[in-house]
Amino acid sequence: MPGNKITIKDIAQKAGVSISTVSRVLNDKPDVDDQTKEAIKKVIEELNYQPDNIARSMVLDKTFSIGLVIPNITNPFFPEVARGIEDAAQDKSYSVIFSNTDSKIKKEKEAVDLLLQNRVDGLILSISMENNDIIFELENKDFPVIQLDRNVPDSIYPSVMIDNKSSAYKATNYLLKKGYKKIAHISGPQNTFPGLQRKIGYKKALKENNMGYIKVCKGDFRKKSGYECTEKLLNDTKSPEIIFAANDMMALGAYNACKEKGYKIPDDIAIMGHDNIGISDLVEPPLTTMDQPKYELGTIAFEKLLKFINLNSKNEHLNPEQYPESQTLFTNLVDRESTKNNNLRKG
Amino acid sequence: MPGNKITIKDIAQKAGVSISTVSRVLNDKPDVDDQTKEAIKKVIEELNYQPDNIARSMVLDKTFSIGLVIPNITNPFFPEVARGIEDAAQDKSYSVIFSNTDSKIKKEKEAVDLLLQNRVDGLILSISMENNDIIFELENKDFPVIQLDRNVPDSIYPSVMIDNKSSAYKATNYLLKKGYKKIAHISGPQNTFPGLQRKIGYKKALKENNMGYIKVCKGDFRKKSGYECTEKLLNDTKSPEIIFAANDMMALGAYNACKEKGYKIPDDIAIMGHDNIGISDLVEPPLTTMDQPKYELGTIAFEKLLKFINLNSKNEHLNPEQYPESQTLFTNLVDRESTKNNNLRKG
DNA sequence: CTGAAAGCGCTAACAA
DNA sequence: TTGTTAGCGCTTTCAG
Repeated sequence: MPGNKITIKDIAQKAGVSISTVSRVLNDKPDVDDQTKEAIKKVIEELNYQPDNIARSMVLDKTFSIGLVIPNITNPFFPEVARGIEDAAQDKSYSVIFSNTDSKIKKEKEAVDLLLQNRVDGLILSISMENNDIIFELENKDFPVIQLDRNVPDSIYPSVMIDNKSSAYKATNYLLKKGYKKIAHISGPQNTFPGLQRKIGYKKALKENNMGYIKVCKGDFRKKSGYECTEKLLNDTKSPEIIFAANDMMALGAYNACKEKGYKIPDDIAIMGHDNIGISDLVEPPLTTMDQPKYELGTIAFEKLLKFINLNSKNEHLNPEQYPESQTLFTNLVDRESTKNNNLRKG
Repeated sequence: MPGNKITIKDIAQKAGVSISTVSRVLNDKPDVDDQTKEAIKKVIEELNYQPDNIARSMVLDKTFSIGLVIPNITNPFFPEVARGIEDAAQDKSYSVIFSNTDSKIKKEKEAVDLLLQNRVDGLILSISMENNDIIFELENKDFPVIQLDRNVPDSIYPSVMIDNKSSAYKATNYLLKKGYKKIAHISGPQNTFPGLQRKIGYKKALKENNMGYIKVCKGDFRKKSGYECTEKLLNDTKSPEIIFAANDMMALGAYNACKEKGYKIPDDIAIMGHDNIGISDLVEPPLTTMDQPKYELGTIAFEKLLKFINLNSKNEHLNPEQYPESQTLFTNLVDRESTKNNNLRKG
């Protein structure tokens, strides 16, 4: 394999022109004679020449690649987002380099550093709230960044996410309207934006309705924590009628706990989740949840990043006001069996 | 942001040495005076210098990145594989660029071309069996490739996958031992390696046991096809006692069909899947399936690719015998509720 | 309309 | 132990 790479030089030679002329036709520049253009194109075909993006990047100072930094592609929320990003990127001939960080600050830093060394044109970041350093360093350079799903407080970078607070607020209100009075919440980790905001939305709805019963168990977005919280909640003297989990994975953990303890869902205890991951309509009973537009989150994030990138190359110094705007998407309630409370209606 | 990039030149200047000396300390080369080395390191720190991998790639003819081409990251099988790959890659400071193809030949070609133009050091490919062109072109160049999960017939590239045939064979035998006599199969698409092989394994087991009942419905690995096949199978005059689906998604489609028709699983009809995707123990009843070591598939694929890459840079011409060896991983039966046939035991 | 040449940031001979 | 220099493959002035 080594040594047999076909370069612009080879094709220039074979076509009997200079490399600059070849470069011109490669980049569809004007001012090339039709005859020579055709001849060159033919040689390109014949030799099956593929331009070298690394060399182009070198001179253009642009790699046509972006970095995607997420906690864990194995978390069912992210594949759909990633697919949205990659589809949008592919459409513009952009490459996406992805890395998993498990929300560990150290890994986040390393991932971003490596991406930067690889000179990605921009970054889509879903990192912990504590990780200010990274963000602020990037901001100093006006480096194109879009925050996804989560965001770092005080960062001026645009973010693309759902309105977590109002989503949880909507969810809680819906449960209230259904007649539930004792609604407990299994929260997400409080150092993540969605975890924090959803809890706030939950509380807001209860307070506005003057509900006395407010109970939060701290989870971490993983199934196990949903399981454990549910065990606690069920053992409590004042156990809830329904558990609203901050995400579907924890709701499924709750399912397991209920099954083990012999509680029937939704008759003995109802459950609601958040995110509408693929599994949620496959479990028994199907889970009521708030649907997040995951794929769109991804495509929109990429489009904004691209705008940012192009903007960036034109100007010397950027004003945060010139950054693309943040965008908030809305969630939709997906009403399924897990909150069908027959008892309440009867009672 | 433009123009403020710190280069090796800047740090050479500030340290009062030549760029080659800086390069030496950057790459941990010997023969640098300890004093100057320290001084240079200090400047590197101060200026927060990050080496430019694009420039390095240019001269080293190595990008320290690989390409991952898969059908769809949204298919629950792939995130775990991808995570395995990325973890292994991260460990060696390699970047992974991924792209989705939906198993479309055109997209597969485009993805590989783009990756090649980006000069990835190697490729992990999960593409359709029909796509010979790509593979053979790559083979001509001895370009490092590992085939994952699927493979292209006649390709000499190493593959990392499970033994699909024997896995389906084991599964079917297990059902036979349980006392099931009428076992139907919902197959995967027959132009994919796993789809084809699993069907063969299923048939082999039945034939070896002289079973008269052999029934295959063609699916495409997606939930909907599992649903449709199940509808057909249940309506059949000779309906099966159990349906063995070639993957879990189709098995879940079968669940839906059964529920709609009022068939109880496993009492009225039993169901078995393949892959053990995350959902499979969350559905009701939990699904009996063959567990694939997805994460390991990923890590092993990367390790083999890395070996290939390093091998490749040393030799001029490679012999296929020098390629890393293919590896077959084994699946494990995960026995859950969906195949608990009480009727058979009683009868 | 076309070619020559500089240069992107870095590494690796080769000299000193 | 260190510096000078060529060159990786390409784009882009600047001349012709």
